[in-house]
Amino acid sequence: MKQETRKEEIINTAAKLFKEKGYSAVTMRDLAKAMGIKAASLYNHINSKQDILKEIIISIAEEFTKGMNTITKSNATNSIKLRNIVILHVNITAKNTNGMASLNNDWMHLEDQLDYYLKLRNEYEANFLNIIEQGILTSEIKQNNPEIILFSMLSTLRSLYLWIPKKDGLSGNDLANNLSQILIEGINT
Amino acid sequence: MKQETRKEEIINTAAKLFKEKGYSAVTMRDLAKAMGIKAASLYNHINSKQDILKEIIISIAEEFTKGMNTITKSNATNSIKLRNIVILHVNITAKNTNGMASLNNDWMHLEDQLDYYLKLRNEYEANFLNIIEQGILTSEIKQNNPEIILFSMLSTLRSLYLWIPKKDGLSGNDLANNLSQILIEGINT
DNA sequence: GTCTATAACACGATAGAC
DNA sequence: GTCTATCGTGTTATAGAC
Repeated sequence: MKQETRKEEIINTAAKLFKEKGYSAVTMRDLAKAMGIKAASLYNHINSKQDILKEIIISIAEEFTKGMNTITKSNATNSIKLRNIVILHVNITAKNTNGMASLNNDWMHLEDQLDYYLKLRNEYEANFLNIIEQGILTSEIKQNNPEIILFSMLSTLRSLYLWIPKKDGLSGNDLANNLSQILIEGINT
Repeated sequence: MKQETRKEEIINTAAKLFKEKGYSAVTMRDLAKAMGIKAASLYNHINSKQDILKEIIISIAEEFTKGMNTITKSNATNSIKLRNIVILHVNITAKNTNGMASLNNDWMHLEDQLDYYLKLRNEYEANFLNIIEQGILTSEIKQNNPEIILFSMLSTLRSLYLWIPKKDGLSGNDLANNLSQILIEGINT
């Protein structure tokens, strides 16, 4: 287990507070208090509040992009690709539920990195949609509006951060299996 | 068509801004600018920023409670009750997409009304879960973890506010039909 | 109903001592 | 690496003129 640096400690504490109240409502004094130090001391480890948000969101966004690229390039059927997307979301979210809250709810407060984030998100959604459309073409998936299927699946997967912490009795594997059944078998032919 | 009072105009403008940046990131000066007046003038129509949030969220929450009570009391099958819940969400969201953003994302910034809001939400979810559980008992719905089904459906329905404005080509009816198919026929036996 | 002016306080961030 | 002190600015909200 890698030793957590002070900077990482600050970022993880910030992510937890951002999840509870959102980026804008959390002050540097709140964050310092949660760390047991004074606000001024934070600036020995981070450059700005904005920098914390950037580190939380961009690292996760790039993780999703990397996972999606692996899935896209694979030779699996479209149904299995969709199942692998479910697993990707469950895994990343289970590893960092707090950070996922910022990614979902506070991305619009990114400054310098906003365009980059939006680019990654748009590409991700386009790849996701493409798999659904291909699945319909090959008759793996029921004839239905592919954008509504995408919307429905993404809504559920993006909300996982709210739900995984409440259900830690359920293993990641069980959750991925249950979700795949509900999200994918429902749309399969 | 009822004439919009100045107060309602402020609340609707605020809801639009809250959707874009969240309650905490929107200042009274932002709101005043969007209304074409000065911040101080707002206080002739509303008591506080907090009051605006309260009016946006509580009115919608009570609308959901009212709709759910009607569905719960009806003699419909559980499948039809679920379909009526989908329709309830589509209708309320289509009528007030901006307000739905505050309900979903800024409820934690409620002060005096926070407990009341949480009570309404918990009762709503309990009723929703009960219908799913009854549906499984009567074999209308596939044997599956009822809480995961609830989570998946609610995630999609709660995200509608993001999606309805982009798809105004689709009528409310078509959307409800498509969503019912994807959300319910997938879980039906 | 809107304005200007301002009170009272919170914010992010920096300087410099230890 | 943390502290105290503080700068400059932004925040909600009020007072009182028009």
